[in-house]
This record gives sequence, structure tokens and C-alpha cells, in this order.
Amino acid sequence: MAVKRKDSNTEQKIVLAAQKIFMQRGYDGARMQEIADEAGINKAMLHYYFDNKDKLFEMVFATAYTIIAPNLSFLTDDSVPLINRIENFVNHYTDVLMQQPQVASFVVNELNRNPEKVMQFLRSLVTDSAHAQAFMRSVEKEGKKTAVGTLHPIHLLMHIVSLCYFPFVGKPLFQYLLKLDEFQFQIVLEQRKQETITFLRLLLQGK
Amino acid sequence: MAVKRKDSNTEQKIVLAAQKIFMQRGYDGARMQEIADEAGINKAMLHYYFDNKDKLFEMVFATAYTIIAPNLSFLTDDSVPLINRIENFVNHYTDVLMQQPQVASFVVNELNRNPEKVMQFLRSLVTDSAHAQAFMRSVEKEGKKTAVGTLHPIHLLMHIVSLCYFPFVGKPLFQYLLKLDEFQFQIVLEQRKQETITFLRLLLQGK
DNA sequence: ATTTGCATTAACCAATTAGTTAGTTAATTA
DNA sequence: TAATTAACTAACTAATTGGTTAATGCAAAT
Repeated sequence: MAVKRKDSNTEQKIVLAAQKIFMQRGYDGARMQEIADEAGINKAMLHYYFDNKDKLFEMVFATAYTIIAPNLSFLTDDSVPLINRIENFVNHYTDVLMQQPQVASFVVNELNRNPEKVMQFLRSLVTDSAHAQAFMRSVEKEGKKTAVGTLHPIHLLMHIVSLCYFPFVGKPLFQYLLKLDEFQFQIVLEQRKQETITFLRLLLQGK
Repeated sequence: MAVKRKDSNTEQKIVLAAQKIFMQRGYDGARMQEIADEAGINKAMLHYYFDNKDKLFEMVFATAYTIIAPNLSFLTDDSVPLINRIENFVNHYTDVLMQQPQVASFVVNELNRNPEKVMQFLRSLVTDSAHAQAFMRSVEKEGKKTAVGTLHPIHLLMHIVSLCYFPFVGKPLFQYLLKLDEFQFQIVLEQRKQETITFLRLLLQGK
């Protein structure tokens, strides 16, 4: 019996090409032909390795989501002070998003474009509902008295995630508004890690 | 000579339909036929009133951008204390985005999908580069000494805009992470106006 | 050496899509 | 009332697109 010859990295080439094209163009804008060209193979090969556009997309989206979706477990380890957990979260996701700047807007875009379908898919992918509860309890415990009174977990999370993610999702907007070229924008992003942490620290300081 | 009979509101129906479909599906996902159906007219009428898909899209995008793009003039009136200007900004754009929740993600999505083209189009649409400079000077003047030292205008702006906009752009993400239904999410958004202002106020308090 | 079966391709297909055309309707006006 | 012209439509077209098929290459097993 013959043996699989998938030693040739065709599948990997397809994955990389699909990631590039889908992230650049989105599901609707992506063309199977362009993915094939990018991978340097025939279009029929895409359907040989992945049945159809949807399957190929799901694979790309799952990877992208896993990389950038805020993992609440960063924020639920009660043995570490809340501010340090937040610091870790900000540092981690700023680094991740800087390495792959287009992933955030890709995931957010597709989630908005097709919330029902994609979120149904998410539920089968990850099971982190427990962390949401743990985060709530953890903040309520530690954040009783702060500079602004009682800390609301949901709003704290929205603050953190918004500050970390939006500079990437809104990059073109900021670049246009502030007339920043690529290089200048990179520098600003570098600074933001510290700026964001300093800002969030204000919220947690007892009065 | 005969006279225009555009008393029938066909053009208006097209505009409304195009707004709905483009915002729902994005440029690539939108179908001229679906826009025609939504408007209750023939597909050829779209081309009669607007030459092609691009023209129709540009009209929709220009309107959307004008509505939701952060207008820095909110933040540049030196006769009002900075914190009050920020308060006005937050209140205004939270209201605007709550009224049309999908506009923010539409504009941001399209900006990411086609930065060069759309931004080139923007430059012909609005000329607000002066406000960026005015904002910088204004913040540098008033924000010399704050709780965290000298206030950096660019980061302050990114904080403000991120806190206001991302809850809308990342709505499906937050709904999934925090298991919030439509009603619960609306309540959170209502609260955010005050939460965001309170948070930003911390930044401006002298130490 | 021949068979076996995965890997790969060129060519094709059916459906979709933006855009066009040729013509109809009906209000205005001269 | 007849000419004029804006408003509107059904039907068509050319190009694109996701997906299929039938055939071929080719390494390994017998």
C-alpha cells in the first residue's frame, strides 16, 4: 500500500496563503484563485485539502481567534494582585497584536459581519464561560474600594480590552487623524503598553 | 420641456437601502440586487441614480464617516476646561453610536480593508488636519502636571476614542465573553458614558 | 516490472454578479 | 394634441467565482 506523501509542505503553504488573503480581504473579498496563486498551486488543490471556502475560512478564523481573543484566565489568578494581572494582560496582548497587527481587525470584522454563524462556531471551539464568572468574583473581591468607589468588573474589562485592542483596529483612523506615518505609529504603539498600564493603575488605587 | 419628477422619493429609498445593506454586509458582501430589493425597485434604477457600485458605496461611506469620525473640534475650544471638553466628546459620540450601533464597525472595517483608497477619498472629503495640531497644543498647555506627570496628547486621544468606540466595534466579542444578551448589553452601554468619564477624569486630576 | 493509490493539474461547469440595452410609461409643455 | 423627456423596467451580457472532473505524475509496495 502506498504511503501519504504529505511530506511536501503543500498543506502548510495553503494555510499560510489562506491566512494572508483572508486577513487582507475578509471572507467576502477573498478569492480562492488568489489564495491558490499565493500558495503557488492549482485552485483544485484547495478543494483537495479543504473541501470548500467555508472550511478553509473556519480554519483560518479559529487560529486567528485563538491568538487574539482576550483570555480571561490572565485575570483570574487570585494569588496575584489584580493590578499585576492586568499588567500581564496588557503586556501580553499588546505584544501579540504588534506581531500580527491585522489579526485583531480581521476577527472583529468577521464577528460583526456574521455574528450568529461565527459565534455558534466559537461555542464549539472554546469553552471559557467559567472564566467570566471567576473574573467577576475576583474583581468584586479585590476592587471593593478604589479611587472611584466600587469597581464594576464588566466596565473594568471593557476598559482594559478597549485600550489594548482599539489602537490596532482603528489604526487607519488614528493615522489619518494624527497624520502619523508607519514609523511614527509604531513608536506610539510601543509607548502605549506603559501608558495604558499607568492609566489603568489609577482606577485601582485606593482613595 | 419636461420637468424632473423626482417628487417620488426613489433616490431617498435607494440611499436608505444602500446604507442598510452596505453596513450589514460591507462593500464586498453587498449585492446590488439586494439593495434594489430592499429599495423595492429594479436593479437598473440603481445605475440610473448612481452610476455604479463604487459611487453608491462612496456616498454611503461618506455619510457614515461624517457621522461617526471623531471630530477633534470637540476637544480644541480653549475657553472650556479640558475635562469638560472630553465629557462633551464622550457624551456626544456615545449617543451617536448607540443610535446607529453598526456604523462604527462599518467605517472601521472598510478603512482596514482598503486603507489607501478610502483614505485618499477622505482627504478630498474633509480637511481637519488643523484640529489635530490645535488639540496637541491645547492638551500640552493644560495638561502639564497631572496625576501621572505630563499628559501626552496622542495617548490621551487614543484613550478617549478607544474607550468610546471599541465597545461598539467589539460588541459581539463582549457579548460572547460576558454572556450578555441584547438587553443586558444595552444597559451596560448606557452606564459606560458615566464610567468612561469618571475613568478619564482620573487622568486629569492634579496630584 | 507492474500495480496501487495519493498528489496534482488543466479544463470545464453552473451560478452569480455588476452593468447595459432597448424599450415603455406618463407627466409636462409648446 | 403631439412632441419631449424624466422615470422606470424586463431581459440580456460579459465577466467572475466556487467548485468539479477526468486524466496524469509518481513514489512505494508487491
